Amino acid sequence: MSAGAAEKPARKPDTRRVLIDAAARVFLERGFARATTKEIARAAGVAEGTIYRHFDDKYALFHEVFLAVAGDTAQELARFPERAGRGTVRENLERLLQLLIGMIEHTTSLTASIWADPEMARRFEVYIRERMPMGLQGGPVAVAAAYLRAEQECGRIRDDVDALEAAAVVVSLPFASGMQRVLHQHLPGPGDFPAPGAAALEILARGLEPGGGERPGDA
Amino acid sequence: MSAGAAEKPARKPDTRRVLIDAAARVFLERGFARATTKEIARAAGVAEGTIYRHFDDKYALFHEVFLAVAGDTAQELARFPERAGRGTVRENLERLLQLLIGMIEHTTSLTASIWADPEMARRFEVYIRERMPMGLQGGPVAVAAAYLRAEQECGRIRDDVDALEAAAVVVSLPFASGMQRVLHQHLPGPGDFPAPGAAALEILARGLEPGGGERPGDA
Amino acid sequence: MSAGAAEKPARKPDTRRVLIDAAARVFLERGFARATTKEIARAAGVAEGTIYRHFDDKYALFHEVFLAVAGDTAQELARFPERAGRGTVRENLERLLQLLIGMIEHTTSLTASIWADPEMARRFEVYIRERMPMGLQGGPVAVAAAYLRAEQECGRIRDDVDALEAAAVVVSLPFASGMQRVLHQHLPGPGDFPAPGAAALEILARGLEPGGGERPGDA
Amino acid sequence: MSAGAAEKPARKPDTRRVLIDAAARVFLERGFARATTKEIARAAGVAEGTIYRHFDDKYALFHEVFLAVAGDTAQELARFPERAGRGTVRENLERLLQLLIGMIEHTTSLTASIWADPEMARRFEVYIRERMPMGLQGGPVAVAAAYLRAEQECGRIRDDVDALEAAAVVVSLPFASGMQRVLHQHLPGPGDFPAPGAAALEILARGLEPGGGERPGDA
DNA sequence: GATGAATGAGTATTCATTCAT
DNA sequence: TATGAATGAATACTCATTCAT
Repeated sequence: MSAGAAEKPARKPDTRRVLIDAAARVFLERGFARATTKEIARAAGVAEGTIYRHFDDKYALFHEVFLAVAGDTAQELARFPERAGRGTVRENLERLLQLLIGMIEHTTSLTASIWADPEMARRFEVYIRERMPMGLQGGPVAVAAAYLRAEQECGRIRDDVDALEAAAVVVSLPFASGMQRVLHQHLPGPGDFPAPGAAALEILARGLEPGGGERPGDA
Repeated sequence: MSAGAAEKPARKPDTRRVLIDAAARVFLERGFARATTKEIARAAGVAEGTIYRHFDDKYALFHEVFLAVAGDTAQELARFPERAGRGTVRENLERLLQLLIGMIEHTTSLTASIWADPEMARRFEVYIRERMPMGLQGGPVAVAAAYLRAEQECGRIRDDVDALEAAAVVVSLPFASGMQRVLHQHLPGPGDFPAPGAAALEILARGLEPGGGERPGDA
Repeated sequence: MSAGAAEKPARKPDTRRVLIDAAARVFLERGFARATTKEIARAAGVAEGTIYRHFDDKYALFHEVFLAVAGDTAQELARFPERAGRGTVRENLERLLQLLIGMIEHTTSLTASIWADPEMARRFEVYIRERMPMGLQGGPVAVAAAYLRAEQECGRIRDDVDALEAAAVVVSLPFASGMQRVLHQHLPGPGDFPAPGAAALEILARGLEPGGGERPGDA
Repeated sequence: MSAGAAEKPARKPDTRRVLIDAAARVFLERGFARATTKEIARAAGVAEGTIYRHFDDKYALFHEVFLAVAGDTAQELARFPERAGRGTVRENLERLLQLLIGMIEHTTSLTASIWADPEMARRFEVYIRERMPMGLQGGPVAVAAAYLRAEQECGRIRDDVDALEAAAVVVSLPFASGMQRVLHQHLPGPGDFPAPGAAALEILARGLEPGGGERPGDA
């Protein structure tokens, strides 16, 4: 961030960062419960005890990993509502779907570890509330709802549907698809979700376009 | 020893069933990884060793719990495509959403344990492939796609969208919402999904209705 | 032993005998410590609980197996000293070696289980003392010593060596060889003992023959 | 930190060695199967988990105990063939018997645990093959055979007997006696072997001395 | 800061034995 | 006699965490 001080040009090992990266890899391929501190330490090339110089416990390490992984896409997502009124609605929806899929693909493996363990979930909730960027506190649905509301004000999508509920429809698609792509295929639950393509976009866009008040499907 | 049917209304304890029920509770509130055989045995009111008279190991017990929990709704879901052409499309979609939410609410806590642990996922995949009812092998998306294709043949929904992709849109909604409702709230990931209500249904139905070829959202 | 009573011509299943045979097989291939009552019951084709109708515990079953296995050769061995003065000494020694090897081959696997477990040894000692045929109480060495003493009185072997010690020399040979043949090869301990052949017999016979007082090996 | 050798006479605890010694004691008095890791840890004055910092598992610990116990005498035994031609044959044989008895007395309790358990035997075989000192690979019989062959070339023992077979005769004596002395007395099997004394040596030496071709025992 | 040996509570699983039927 | 479900103490091994160096 600052110029000068070129005496140690990116030289310190930055053990903390090394540990987070290593832990991210291990959590990814083993899951939180099966990831051992020994394996993480080995992956980071440090001694086991070193972990505890930088993090209070295994949970704290996990939280840092989560923030590191989710951080980048989260920033872009938080600014998404500013797009309302620019470009076409269809283009924006498409970009939103992409963005969400990206974020979900990165975090789902970690998130699953949280879901799978109520005890962990409790700790995580407390921890994250204080550190999650404000714009994302409501989660992707809130972000999407904010965008849709803004478009409703522009008159570019129907205003007779609840923006929050509509946002849920929009977000659920990449959410389901993203999870499926990351998580081990052929598992029960969602089944084989294709990534949202032209057809999905078409359905969403048609369903959200203004005008055409008659109820369909009542034939 | 004696003939007659209703003479033993006080059924034998059926330890196996007792164990499955107890395990379902424990897996639900602790997650697979944190659920101990000791706790499951205590919850079932049997000795720890008894578990192993009925199940090969903790994994096998989990699998049985999953089948028991998923079984009921799974049956109804498998028969869903028969509804095509009957009632209104909107009614059918509504019922489908309900059905999926119910199933997902029941199984998600268990499914999360699978997702969170690649090792577990591998075992589960093998195990389930042989015991999952055939009609559900492709998962809910396949079921929904079958239904939509049948409606396309009836001419009750547009036939210029891919049924599979459309099915993904339909299923992802209750999937995301159902997970959210079950999983510990305020967690990262989906954010606050409202359950699919009138607005969601409206969007889906409008997006799927036949006719109206012009592209929306390009204003 | 008695004639008549042909109504049930060897018909009762004789569960006890079946169990002993099955247990013999299992103890042989698993060793006492690793042999489970479940496996024995399965091998015998009976329920696990049935074992305890016939034997007090796993130890008692083992003891019965041992007696059943050792019984046959033991009888013949007990009568061996009667041979003194008949045939040639060399022939008798050869027969003795054969006899011992046979017995040892049958019992060594079982005996090893006793040796390996001091607790078991204690129980076994008590149990066996009361049921071992009297002629064998001193073990094979005593039997061999009795034979050699008798031959000394016949003047057919030197009488300036202690019969007991000489017996030890004679018995140790098939003992070592027999163990080796049965026990898993290439293990530490004895190394590869060839079965006692012509050369071994030659050494023993020469070493025991009367006359030739000069000390060898002092060259 | 500092130069000089004898500055730290108070050696570090050397947990590994402490564990091996403690385990040797426990294996000796309980046998491998009954020796628990808990008891070994208590005997060593360390926590149970510490065992696994030093050894892969209970088997590996056993192997190390075996090597530690067998190691010393094994070294001397491996060099024994060099004695050929020096001293008298009788003296050498006597020393060989002593050496073997010593080694066997030390290792037999452990060896019994191997014999008693085929599964254990398999593991041990693999493990030991890579770590047993080369000179002892063939076991004591091979060593003794090497010595006898060398003496045959010196003309100090008869060359019309097979050295390997003669070696088996020589080794079997201390083998049987050594086992007997260690193993719990009055057990079936060898019976009461006296330790090889003057008489045994006499028989062996006379049986091996050169010259005297007539067949004895044919009277 | 870094190390890595030591810790010890915790875990799934086994297995000889019992006992109601 | 036979059964086999139930038992529960026992076991080897794991792993997050601590702390002296």
